[in-house]
Amino acid sequence: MAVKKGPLNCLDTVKPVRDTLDVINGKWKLPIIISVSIGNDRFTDIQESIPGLTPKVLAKELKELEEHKLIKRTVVGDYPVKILYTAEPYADTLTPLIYAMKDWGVNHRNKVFSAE
Amino acid sequence: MAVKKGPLNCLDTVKPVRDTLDVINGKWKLPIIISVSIGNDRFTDIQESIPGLTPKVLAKELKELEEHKLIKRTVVGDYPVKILYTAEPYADTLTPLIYAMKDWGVNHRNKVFSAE
DNA sequence: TATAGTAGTTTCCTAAAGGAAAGTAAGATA
DNA sequence: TATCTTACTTTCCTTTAGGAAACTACTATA
Repeated sequence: MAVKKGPLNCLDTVKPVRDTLDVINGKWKLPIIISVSIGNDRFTDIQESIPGLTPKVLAKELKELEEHKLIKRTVVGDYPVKILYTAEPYADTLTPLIYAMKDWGVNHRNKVFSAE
Repeated sequence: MAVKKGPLNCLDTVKPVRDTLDVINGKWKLPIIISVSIGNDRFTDIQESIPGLTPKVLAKELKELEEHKLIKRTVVGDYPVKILYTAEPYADTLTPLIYAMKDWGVNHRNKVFSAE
């Protein structure tokens, strides 16, 4: 008789990948982390370093990145106050991921370009 | 006089990362690639291997992954026909990315868990 | 004949993401 | 005094993602 075979189990990989996606989802979080990590610490500089990023979206994303302990918001000085955004050490753990994404993107663009 | 400093340039990294995100965006694409790569080649098996994945979403994502040359859809046999989904060799280039995501997710879960 | 499996499609709906534009409150600068 | 800069917020709107449920057409099996 035919044996009903269940699907192969891939949850060992799928679950942690989904945990990661829950943190860095969307178009903007990784670009913002990259920009801040490279040294852009002012709201306006971060915004201007990433084409298409609007202040509304940036403010929302920065709040979420703060909650995940990836970015730190610091108020500096008295009058005038400065707001500085800096990358937490924990954000450095994303470096291998960011480079894997960068490398794949570079390769993919070459592939698509040469295919035309 | 005060010199207006422009933001530091991070486009060399941000642009390719965004190219990558355009291909593997959303909750489901990487999980589907993982499931197919591991050997789940039937529609129903892929669906059942990923909790929460509905047939409508799976059908749509598979079409997009086909367009990006990551997954191949093959019709096998005459009557009854079988539909097989397999990973293209190009999907293997995502392996470093998938492992970077898996590793980060495992570590993140440990961090969150131990922090409670 | 009835039920189950395969590979989806269709409809309806909600929530979240994202974008455009303008506004705001503070101090700084000309 | 008027304009500029900074760091946002607010409103309005559209698009996309995603989920629930039912349905379809075909074959297989009990």
